[in-house]
Amino acid sequence: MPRAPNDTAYLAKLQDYYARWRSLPAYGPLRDVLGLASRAGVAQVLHRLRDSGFLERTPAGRWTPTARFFERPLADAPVPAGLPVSATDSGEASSIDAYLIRHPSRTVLVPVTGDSMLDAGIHPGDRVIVERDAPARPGDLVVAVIDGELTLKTLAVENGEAVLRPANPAYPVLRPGDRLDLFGVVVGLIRSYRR
Amino acid sequence: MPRAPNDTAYLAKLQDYYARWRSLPAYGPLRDVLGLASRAGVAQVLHRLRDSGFLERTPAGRWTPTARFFERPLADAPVPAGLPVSATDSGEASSIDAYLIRHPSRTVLVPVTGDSMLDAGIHPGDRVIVERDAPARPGDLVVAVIDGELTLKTLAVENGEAVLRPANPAYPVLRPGDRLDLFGVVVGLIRSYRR
DNA sequence: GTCTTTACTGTACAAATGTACACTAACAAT
DNA sequence: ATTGTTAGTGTACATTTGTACAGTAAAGAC
Repeated sequence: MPRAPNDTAYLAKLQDYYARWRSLPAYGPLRDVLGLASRAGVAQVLHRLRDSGFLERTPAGRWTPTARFFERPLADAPVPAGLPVSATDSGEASSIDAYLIRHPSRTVLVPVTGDSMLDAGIHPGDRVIVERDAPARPGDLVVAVIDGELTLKTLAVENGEAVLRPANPAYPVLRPGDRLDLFGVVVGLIRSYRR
Repeated sequence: MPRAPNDTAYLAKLQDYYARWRSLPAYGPLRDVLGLASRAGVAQVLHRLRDSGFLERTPAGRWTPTARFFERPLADAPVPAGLPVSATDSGEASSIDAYLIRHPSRTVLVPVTGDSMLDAGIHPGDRVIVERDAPARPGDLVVAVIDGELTLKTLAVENGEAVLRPANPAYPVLRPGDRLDLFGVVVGLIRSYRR
């Protein structure tokens, strides 16, 4: 029989299935997903992927992905003349959640509306990742509460007074004085180009 | 027996379990998780949660969360008085990875260098999420291989010929002719403001 | 009170599950 | 050629699974 320890391909199939269904099937259906002919073969694949750190068991005995399962490959940016070969995959990998979110319980996503931060590369429809109760320093992007609404601005200091500066010069600089109510500090941004 | 259709509490237990293990157990273990005494009771709870739109079945027959399963209650974060409810973002997916990445095995992160796409809100240091071997249509952001380097451009058609258009007008429009080598299509973008 | 409904229990059972074991084909090294 | 290793197959079996069905306790309606 074929001697191909192609666990990378098996892992890819599991990742795609899990991305679609947020769940891993039993050995029976998994046999078809992986393209094997026996459930015993499925068991061997799963045990190998556990030994590689991609899967683990729940206390209930079911297979479940580990953090490593969700890591995404990172392509090298400027690819040398060698070409698309090295462009495929490079060693580094990271999970987007782990990359952007440090304190999950204090972190929320806020949809962006309006174009006041367009010059800062923040578009309507983007979602900014906001860490609440984080210390804000001048120059930070912050979400402030102005008149009961969330507003995205850059925190700055003028004459010892905290002010909120929009990236779009068509909007005015806000000087809330000591009534500055910060919702949180922007630590990241995500954008989807689909649809 | 207690007449308490407290599916909210059951849902919370499932959410906690799933957040911890990224998987739902079988009826047997679920009996203990939900605090019930029979698997038949578990079945009734799950069917009710499916009718409410919180769960569904995989093609393999397993229970799995729906998008609604991951919605956050509005009172989740202590929001200052008078704040618009829409600020706290309901209906968010469990993870950013799940929100942005649909085909994990074909998806790669590419760091952005250079400022040719600055006017499209794509900064140096950002990372674009690229789906390889996806069909590209005019207007799509694409990563192309030009002279052995990855280049981020907008795909367009001029006189029936595919061209690559930078967002920054200081850069030229590329006309690779039929030697157009696409690395993939940009489906998302992430940016970290830390450090 | 007497119905009716509801949320669960307990039992039963065919079907599916996970795993152990022996077996086999393909490859590598000597 | 022989040997050893590897990645899978096929079979067998005890256990577990999901579900159907009858039964029961609690609450509301009348």
